[in-house]
Amino acid sequence: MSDEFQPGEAVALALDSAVGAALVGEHGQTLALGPDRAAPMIADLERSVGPRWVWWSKPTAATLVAADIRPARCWDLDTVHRILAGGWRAGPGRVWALGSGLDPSDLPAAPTDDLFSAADTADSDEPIRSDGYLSPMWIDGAWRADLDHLHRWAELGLDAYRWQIEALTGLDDRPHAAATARSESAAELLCAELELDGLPVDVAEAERIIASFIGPRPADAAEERHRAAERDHLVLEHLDGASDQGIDLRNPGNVKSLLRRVGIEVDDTRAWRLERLRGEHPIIDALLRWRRAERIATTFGYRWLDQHVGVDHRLRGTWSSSDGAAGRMTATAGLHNLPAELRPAIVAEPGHVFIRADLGQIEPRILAAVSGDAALAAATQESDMYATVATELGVTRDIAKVAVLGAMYGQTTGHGAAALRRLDATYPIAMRYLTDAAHDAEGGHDLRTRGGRLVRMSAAGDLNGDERGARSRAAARGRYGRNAMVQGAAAEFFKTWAAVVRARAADANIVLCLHDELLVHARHEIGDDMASIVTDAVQEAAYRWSGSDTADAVHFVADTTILRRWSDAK
DNA sequence: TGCGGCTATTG
DNA sequence: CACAATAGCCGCAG
Repeated sequence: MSDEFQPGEAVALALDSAVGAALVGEHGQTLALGPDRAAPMIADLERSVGPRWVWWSKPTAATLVAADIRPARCWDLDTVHRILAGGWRAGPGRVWALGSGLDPSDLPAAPTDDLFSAADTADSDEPIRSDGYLSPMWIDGAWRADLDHLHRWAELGLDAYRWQIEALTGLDDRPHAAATARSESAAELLCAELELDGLPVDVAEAERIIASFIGPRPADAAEERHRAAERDHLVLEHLDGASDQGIDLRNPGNVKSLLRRVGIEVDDTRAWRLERLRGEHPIIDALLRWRRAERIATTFGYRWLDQHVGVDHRLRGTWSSSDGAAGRMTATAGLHNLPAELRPAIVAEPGHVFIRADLGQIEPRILAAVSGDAALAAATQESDMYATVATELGVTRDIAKVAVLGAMYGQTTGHGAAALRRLDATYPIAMRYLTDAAHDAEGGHDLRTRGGRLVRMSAAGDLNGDERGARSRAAARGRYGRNAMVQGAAAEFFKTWAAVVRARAADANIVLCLHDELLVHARHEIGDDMASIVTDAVQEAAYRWSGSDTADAVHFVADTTILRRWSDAK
């Protein structure tokens, strides 16, 4: 056996900035490093060996990234656990329980601060309890007591890694599950980088935009309230008399009665409904304008700017690589729902450009791939596959698009319903794939995406508490499950793409991931090269995500542009 | 204080 | 206005 780490081998890593680092290779090689030597040695190993670093969760990745180490390959146990077990909950205790075949609902409770728990300290050096669960004290932080504990923690991580590999390769009909685990781990590492790097913001421009909605920055809370009252008045002045006292525009019930006073009756006061009533009374227009200003004031105003944009003019939020139903990336701080009006404030730094690229019609292309429908796959060969589908169905492009989207969302009414029957006849395999998923989900059966992520239906039924009755809840589960198979696989494709871009575009940084869109920040001189890399990465992602057979049959496209300002996109 | 309802924004 | 998400404010229950 060699006394060196081997290229590409799994090396479990436990890190603590005060204690140091412990490394355990899958062939038995170990290394213990004090706090001063840890970062340089890890950086050196990354260069000379390039292992697949195995760690428990994102904080370890974040520690490396903060030390300016950005590994090429990793394995994030929490992230892989979420693929295997579904949902969002993870952590060493659950990772370990799953690997040991223990019931996660009997997970031992986290240690409390009460005095009586001190009795447990007797066996604090033993990470595995007699019942097989991981010790809560270890999970809570005993693992970072010293280098010996760190070493043990890394060993346990390596055990968990082996169990996860075994579990992934044992999944029936999911040959890409291990590849999914690697790209999803890379995405989690990317999340740590996104959190550190942030998104470049032109703060002066952002303040100009905000001011255009709600005026200049108020000096104090009193002025802020005064400004809000002034905005309220612009709506309330449309009412006759002085009886506008006590009307709260933020209260939908009050808004309804306000509208009733001018002779307008509505079930709810959503903007799209009021939009059609603009001509009825000038107060509608005033109210809709008030809503936009209120939105900026409360969610995307000066407070948002101060809270989430650093002194270095970077917008930062918390990133998750697989939150929610089917494993899409999520972000806080408005990074995923920034209003279009604020996008002119997202500007590359001096001497830099953005490479902005989005995957075209990703979900129907994904449907063609995961279902194996040859007719739908043929349509993906065109850059605008909806046009091809429209020709096949004998309908307009708009109707074809609505029908395909409706099929993936589970729509049963409206204009898409008629075209849906033609979809069934033309793309029976794809449609059957969707109805099978919907049927399984309605019955409360768990699903697994193409890449192997478990979509739990047992837990999902309770999410839709607003829908009354068992039948509508089952139907909601069906729509949820049907869509999760497509949206989830699309998320896996996107993260594979992002991971390839991250690996190939070493001199640039991904600064935003937006479901089907990437924003890369690069020095101006290398913009063209990076744009080529981003575009070419789509084809590499297709092969990595699906294997050569599917990648040859289904075509994926990206629209890539170089720009200085996000809003310069077409 | 926590939670569901309503509303807004985005893909 | 179907699928997904974050986030604010309001009313209401505890």
